[in-house]
This record gives sequence, structure tokens and C-alpha cells, in this order.
Amino acid sequence: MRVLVVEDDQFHASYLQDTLAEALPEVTEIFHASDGAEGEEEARQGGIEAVVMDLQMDRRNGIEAARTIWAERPQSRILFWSNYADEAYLRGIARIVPEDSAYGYVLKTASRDRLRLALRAVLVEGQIMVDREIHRLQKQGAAPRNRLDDSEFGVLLDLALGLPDKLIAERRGMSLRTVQNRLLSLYDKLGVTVDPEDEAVSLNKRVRALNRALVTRTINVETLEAAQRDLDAWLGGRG
Amino acid sequence: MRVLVVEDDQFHASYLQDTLAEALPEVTEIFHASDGAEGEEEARQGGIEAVVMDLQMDRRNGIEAARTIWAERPQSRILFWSNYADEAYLRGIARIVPEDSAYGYVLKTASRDRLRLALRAVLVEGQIMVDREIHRLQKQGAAPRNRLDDSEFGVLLDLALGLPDKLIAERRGMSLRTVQNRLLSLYDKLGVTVDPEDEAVSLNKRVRALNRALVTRTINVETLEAAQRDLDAWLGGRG
DNA sequence: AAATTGCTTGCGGGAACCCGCAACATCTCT
DNA sequence: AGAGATGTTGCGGGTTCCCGCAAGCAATTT
Repeated sequence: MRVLVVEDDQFHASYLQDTLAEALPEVTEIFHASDGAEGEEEARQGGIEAVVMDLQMDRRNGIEAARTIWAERPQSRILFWSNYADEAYLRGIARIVPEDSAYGYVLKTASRDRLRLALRAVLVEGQIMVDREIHRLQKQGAAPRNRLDDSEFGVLLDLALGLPDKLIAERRGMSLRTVQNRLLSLYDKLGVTVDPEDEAVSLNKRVRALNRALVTRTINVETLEAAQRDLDAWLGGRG
Repeated sequence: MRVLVVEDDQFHASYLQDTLAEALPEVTEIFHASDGAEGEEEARQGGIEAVVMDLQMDRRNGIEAARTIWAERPQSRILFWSNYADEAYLRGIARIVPEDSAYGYVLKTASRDRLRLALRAVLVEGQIMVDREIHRLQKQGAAPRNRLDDSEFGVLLDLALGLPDKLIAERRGMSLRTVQNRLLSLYDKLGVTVDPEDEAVSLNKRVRALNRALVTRTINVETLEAAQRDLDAWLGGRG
């Protein structure tokens, strides 16, 4: 089996390669790329179907790279391996994973044993495996009705880009008032409230919503950058 | 010499320790902490005056840890060692470094040689040393008049927290209109413009400003969290 | 069939924001 | 001392935003 490691940190890369070689005897060759663009290229060249992918990388991040790899070879097995358990990454991945592909998500802080297990489960056995830490994150939101649905999340992204209500409405095919309703529930779920204590401080809701979404790790800067590209594309096919 | 390494990534930590031991013969003991709070504690215990400090850490980040270390022992020599060249970190550091302390800033992508050099220059020789990559960042802003001055940066933080003009004015001791002027120059410098091309899209300036500040790495999420704490303190002492 | 619940949409008004205009106050340069 | 250059402040008005209110529509319950 030929495995591609996409990881820009040299220490993590070599650790991964060591663990791979040691834990999976069926691995015959290990390729390496140090950013997303290079990773796509390598995957294409090598006819690779098993990938371990870092998420934060400079030129092109792991999610984008995974998207094109899956677009070209949907049966590829990809194990994501990241420092953070941001919900933003989960949404990004959930959005691009093909119908029945194998993938996994492990934190870099996981023990070597857990990494070995994930490597075997995803790359060899073709299972789906998500780190417990992360799964917890998904659930916790569900309890206090804090979880955003897709439509709210979309509006959040548009808001975060700075679009005015009118444009959001046009883009999402909703009426102005409906967009505003979405915003209201967003404010609610993100905890943008008029604290009964600090009655005095009334905040700018829009900015506050973006702020909260960031500090709760609902979105991150990379999400913003990706959303901006989508927006530009949409504006292009319209103006 | 006793050196403290504050770094939550185990690989980076052991790489640092190796390099330290090998490059600085005058090092007699190496202590290790894996987050800021622990780092402060260790520094206190060990009577440490030379520190290598990661910036992104969970419980308490490097800047905050450095602040308390310097508060307790201003002559401490601290080498910051980080993945990113965010302007936000530079400002954070510039804000807390005591009058004539030795410090340095090296990127994790720097070569081993450069790291060795920085270790010696800062920890042993007591020099100030900033990675070329980062220095470039500071300059580049200066050319096209993009650089924010301190007063603008303060207003940016308040804006990012969601404060309305009136409160910003009160907090910064400026008139309402002056705050708005600051905002105007902020919008200008951050590139929040009405693109003559896309005349159609008029954006929400405030949100857009925060968005731009984030993607240009002028501020980051940790900045936001720190600013929030400051704000809470200020609100507390006001009633 | 009627009632309940949930979502969308229009209307309207108060608040906040953006910003041109103009009057001053400082500081600098000649 | 006089002429700019730069920064602060008040005023006024056009926008956008926030959101209560109520009417309409669909799905589910009783």
C-alpha cells in the first residue's frame, strides 16, 4: 500500500512516517508533501489511495486538498490529523466527504497507540473513526440548543464576510425579513445577549456574533478565507 | 545556567531541549513546562532567568505567561518561538517587554542554525533578536501607510469586541466623532473599501473591518480573548 | 375539522452607523 | 509671525440594522 503524508511540520511528519512504517506492515511506500497543493499533485502522480493529512497548512489547507483528492478519486481513504478540535474543521470535512469513503479525524495530542489504531482502522480497514474529543464537541452543542443548522451556518458565514442583509437574502434566496430572523436565532445561539446584569452595555450584534463564533471555535480564520473565495465566485457569476 | 522550556508540543519541546543542550554548553539544567500557567510556576520555583516560550498554548498563552514572568523578574531573558508571524503576537509582546530586557522571536520554520544563533544571542548574550520574516512584516505595513498606530489598534480591539461607538468613546476618553474618525482610518488601512468595480456590493464596514483584521493577521482569536478580559475588568471597575 | 406549532414575510419605527462639512486647536516649517 | 498640515469636535442627514407586531402558509396534533 502506498501512503501519502501531507504535513508541513517536519517533526510531525517524521513521527508520522515512523509510526506508519512501524504500525502498518502493508505499507510499501510513503510519500510526503508539505502543503495542500503539493499533496494534490503527489496524490495524482502516485496513484495514492491512502492519505494522512494535516489541516493547517500555508499554501492550501488540508480540507481543500482533500476535496480535490476526493473529487479525483472518491474512494481515497483520508485520515485528518490536527492540533485543534474546531467545529469549523468538522463542518468543512462533513461538507466534502463523499458518500461512502473512509476517513478519520485524530488530534495530534492523541497517544501513539490511538494514532496507530486510527491509521489501521481508516487506511487499512476503511472504517470511519473520529477522535472522542471531537465527537464530544459535536454532542455538547446539541444539548443546550446551541447547535447551528446549515441554514444558520450559511447566514453566519455571509454575515462574517460583511454582507448586508439584502445581499444575504439575495444570495440565499430568502426574503429580507427571513434573513433577519435567522440572524436573531444566530444571536441567540451564539450567546449575543443583553446581559441582564450589564444592562448598560448594548453591543453591536453583528460584530459580536462574529466574535463569539470565533472564540467558541464555531468558525475560524480559514473558514473565513474559504467563504470569501466562494463569495467571489458567486459575485463573478452574477455581475 | 538554568533554562526553562515552555512548549506544549512534545516533539518541539524535545527538539528544543536537544538543540539547547548541544548549542549552549553553559546550560546546566533544563526545565520544562507544557503550558503558560505551569511555566510561570516553574520559573518562580527554579529561579530561572532564561526562557524559551511557545506562544499558542491552551491554558494560558505565552504572552500572558511572559508578562507575569517579567513582572516578577524583569531581567529574565525570553526567546519566543512560534509557528506564525502574526502581527497580533508582535503587538502583544511589544506591549509587555520591560525597559531593557533581552528577548527574541524566532519562527519554528527557522533552520536549526538560526535557532542556535538566537538561543545564544538572547539567552546568553542578552541581545534582542527578531526573525527576519517577522521584521519584514513590520516594514511592509509601513510602506503603503497600512500600519495601525496604537490608538487605532485600541479602537480596533473595542470594535472587535462589539462595542458601540459611544462606549468606545467613553473607554478611550475620546469624543464620539473622534472615534468615528478613527474608524474611518481603520477602514481605510484595513482595505474596507467600496471597490469601484463591484459598486453593487456595499458591505457592513464594522464586520468587514474585523474580518480583514483577522485574515491579514493583524489580530487573532487569542487577541480577542485577551481583549475581552481587559474589557470585563474595565467594566467591573465602573459599576 | 379545529387547534396548535413553526416558519416566512411585510410594515414601521427607534437606534446605531457612516460620513460630508465646517469650526477650532496644535504643531511644524519657513 | 504666518501658512500649512494634522487632529478633534459638533451638526445633520441618509442608510442600515434590530426587532415587535401581525398576517399568511404548512405540517402535526387533538
